[in-house]
Amino acid sequence: MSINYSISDLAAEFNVTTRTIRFYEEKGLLNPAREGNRRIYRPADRTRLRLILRGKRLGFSLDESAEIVLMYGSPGNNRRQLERLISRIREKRIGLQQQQEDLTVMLEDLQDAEKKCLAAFGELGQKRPAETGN
Amino acid sequence: MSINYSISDLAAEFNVTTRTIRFYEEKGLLNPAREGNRRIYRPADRTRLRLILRGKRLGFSLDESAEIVLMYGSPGNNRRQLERLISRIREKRIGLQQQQEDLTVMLEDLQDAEKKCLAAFGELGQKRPAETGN
DNA sequence: AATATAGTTTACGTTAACGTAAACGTAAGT
DNA sequence: ACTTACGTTTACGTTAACGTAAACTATATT
Repeated sequence: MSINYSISDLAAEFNVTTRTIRFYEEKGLLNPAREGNRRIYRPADRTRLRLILRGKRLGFSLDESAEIVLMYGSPGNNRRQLERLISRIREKRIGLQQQQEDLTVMLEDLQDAEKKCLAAFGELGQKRPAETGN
Repeated sequence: MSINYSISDLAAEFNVTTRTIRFYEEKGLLNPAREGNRRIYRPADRTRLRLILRGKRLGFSLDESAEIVLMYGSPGNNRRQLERLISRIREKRIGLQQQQEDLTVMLEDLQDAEKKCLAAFGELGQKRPAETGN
């Protein structure tokens, strides 16, 4: 009831299992504090988890997500590191923009497919499902 | 040099291995004609492959992609099938719209991350990578 | 005829991302 | 003291999506 969360708090909130959260820790994606033996998650950990899951929804691997998570932290101070980081960021952006295109196209196609379906219903001449807002 | 393609034509064009293409066939996602023993791909097969790969880039499983591919074909004629199809399409759309949100947010975040990096460069006071158009 | 090039089937190997289960600890409620 | 709820570590199992290799066929080129 404070600023912190238990493992099952997070599991419930993000609809994943505790196993998943521990697995992410094994992979080094999370680093919760400990209170004795128990894991205790600070808001920052929660944010990291949200980023990881967002990455997943976008089709990134956990390693890729890890990289992204790192990008949000302090950029570090090594010049070489920074350069690598920037080019990775730009690569990611290219990929994401490709995804945006894919998405647009696919949404249009689905629109078409649905219209075809509704038309087919029309020929059956019966009560048909409601139209979609978009 | 006609309207058709060999397996390695497609492999080259879409930058996948022939193994991958045969694998998709095993899964029932492709059904090329045969000329003797050899697979021979018509334009329709090529389109299907493109759809599958687009699905992949969007993080769909092959089975999901298969479903999508089916949606583009003839909607069939069975009423029950049509209804199932329409609701699947709508579900997909929900998912894709969620992805669009995720994408937007992540692109903004990457923007921020890059700025941070560039700022860090500023403090190193050296030749820094060029700014990005967007 | 021999080599090269593209194709075929069959089958075992691999990696990522968890699931599932065993065996145990701890703190709260009855 | 017993049960219930929540947590822990360790370890083996599983599924998807191919990779890799073996053993073979067919066509074309040198």
